[in-house]
Amino acid sequence: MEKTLLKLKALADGNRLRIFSVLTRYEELCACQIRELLQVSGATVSRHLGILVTAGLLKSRKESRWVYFTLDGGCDGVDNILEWLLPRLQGSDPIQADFEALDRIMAVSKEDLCRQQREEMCCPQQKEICCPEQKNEQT
Amino acid sequence: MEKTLLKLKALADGNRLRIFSVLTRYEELCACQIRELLQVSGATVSRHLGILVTAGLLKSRKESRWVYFTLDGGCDGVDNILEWLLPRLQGSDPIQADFEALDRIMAVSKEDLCRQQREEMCCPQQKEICCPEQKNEQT
DNA sequence: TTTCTAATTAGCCAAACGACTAATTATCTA
DNA sequence: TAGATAATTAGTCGTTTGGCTAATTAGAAA
Repeated sequence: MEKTLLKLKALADGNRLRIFSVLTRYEELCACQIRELLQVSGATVSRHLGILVTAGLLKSRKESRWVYFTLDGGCDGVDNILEWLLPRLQGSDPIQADFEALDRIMAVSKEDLCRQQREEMCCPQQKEICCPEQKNEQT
Repeated sequence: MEKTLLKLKALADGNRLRIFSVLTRYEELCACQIRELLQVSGATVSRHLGILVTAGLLKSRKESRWVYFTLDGGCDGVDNILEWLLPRLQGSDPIQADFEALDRIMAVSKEDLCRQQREEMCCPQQKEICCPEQKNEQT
């Protein structure tokens, strides 16, 4: 029961359910890509991913400076709950929007994505002052 | 997604998962019986049951002074998630203990059960002072 | 009608949760 | 080796959650 409860708690949060659901479509995503989708701080996305990994729902793989996450399809993994979740999530508007947003994110290289995230972080409230040249770059 | 999230949040609590799980075995239980199982106040059990009903996981039926709860097996109900949950819960020790405890609870009439709960409430810390005659009745 | 009672709602409090920034760790590269 | 960088951990803060008691509601029975 404790393990089951851990999985349910892990999925009982909007952001984590979004992470879980996009991973049914993209198979493997980098922390910085998920961060971009959720529009939260790096620390926040890291904690959410940690909770999903601890619950046994995701696996992570480190490659150079990046960490990649996939669904954990092991015997105690996600296969069966997916049968319940997938039909409910696929038709949902916010999830569809996530899929489309992720298509755009995946079209950008991780290097560019992370550079952009760094620049956004440097002075969130006054981008026009400290980084005037990037001001209108986000199409 | 919102409805799915509501169901996940409803099940992501130990006491509510216990309620859900015993209802796979007993089909229909009264609020006071569930209260006895969880050993919480009436207000607490009522709120947990309300959350499960709001999420669409349980249905309730009022009969005279008692309210009975069952799993909501409707088309948007619990059928599919049960396939995921049941095998995980059935083998679990605390759930087995709940089944046995509930056997004992069901052996008592609701009238006796509720009277006992009322008496326990009257002076939780000092039963031997205010209700000496019930002191050793709990076998 | 009045009284009793099972359940719910209101209001309160401590603990848990989710977000952030700052500091740290691990890894690449100049 | 020193500097840069993606991710994680530590620490803080406001919100939510889960428990309680007290008050209220709905239904039975005297």
